[in-house]
Amino acid sequence: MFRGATKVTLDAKGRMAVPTRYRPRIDDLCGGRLVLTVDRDYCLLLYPLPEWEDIERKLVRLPTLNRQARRLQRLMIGYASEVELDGHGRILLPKELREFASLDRQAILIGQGNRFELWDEARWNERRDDWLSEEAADADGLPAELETLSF
Amino acid sequence: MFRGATKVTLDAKGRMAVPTRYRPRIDDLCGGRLVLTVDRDYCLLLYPLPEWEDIERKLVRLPTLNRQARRLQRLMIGYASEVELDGHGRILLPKELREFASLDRQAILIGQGNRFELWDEARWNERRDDWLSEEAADADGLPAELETLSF
DNA sequence: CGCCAAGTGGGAAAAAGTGGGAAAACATGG
DNA sequence: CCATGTTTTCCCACTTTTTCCCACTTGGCG
Repeated sequence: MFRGATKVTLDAKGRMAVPTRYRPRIDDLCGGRLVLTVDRDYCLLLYPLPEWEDIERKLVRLPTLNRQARRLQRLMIGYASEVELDGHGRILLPKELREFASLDRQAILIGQGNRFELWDEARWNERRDDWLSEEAADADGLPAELETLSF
Repeated sequence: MFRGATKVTLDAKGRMAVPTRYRPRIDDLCGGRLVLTVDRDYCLLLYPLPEWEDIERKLVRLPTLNRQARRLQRLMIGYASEVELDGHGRILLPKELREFASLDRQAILIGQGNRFELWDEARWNERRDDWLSEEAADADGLPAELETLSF
């Protein structure tokens, strides 16, 4: 399981150092081969290659005539790029994806189980605060699974 | 069961000494391996690793397309960091989490059964007083679970 | 009053992160 | 098809951060 938030900085060439604590796991899962694609919240998703391949298989099997399925395929497969760790554990983020997610210098890498999310730091902080206040507001319209959840 | 409130101070490197009375219990439960994450009230939650893993399992089973479930996953798993007691029974609080909870020096550690809460001391005092006055105000609009509760 | 345990601070070595230069690959235009 | 200019990739060197360990302070108790 990947978890935790780490601030990262992109250099002038658009490279990002993967935090060391994740590297052994990544090496293990995919030998440093990762796939980067877009998310509807204007962040990037980062998968170990085999994980991505599973998802891709699911995506291509979706009904071709369904508009939403088609949209999802276009975006996720269309933007998917394979990236590889360099000698210093960095990945090079393709310019198209950096632009999509408005990444320039300060970013934040969020572990999400089988994948990571990569956000522009300022955007992440805004969205996070939105979520926290919304959550407080509609706490009584919860689906059954959440209503009974206890931490 | 963890109980009680303890004032703690963070040093310049962001380390916090875990009060000694909790240490035997913590060693026992998780060999000093703890997980720290965020709460919607801008404080931090501290779990013994196995406790956290239970919660994480519940979280990942939530429906992926539900917006609130997604939010909860992003925040809780996204910020969850494993920390370990050092030779002096201290834990190092990741910078991202210290910033989230506005922790700099004076903090307060609250035992909450299977977990702890960690608050900036000033914020804790404010919120505590808020709760006390709110409680007085809406005492007659209680949900069923609280309506029948007897101390 | 002194001792012991817990808490706090900080220094130094090691590791990680960052920036940049040079070589190679690629693309462009003549 | 070759020459030139640009982008990409690889590698090296420097800087910052993290980690580990030691020493001092504080406070409680005999």
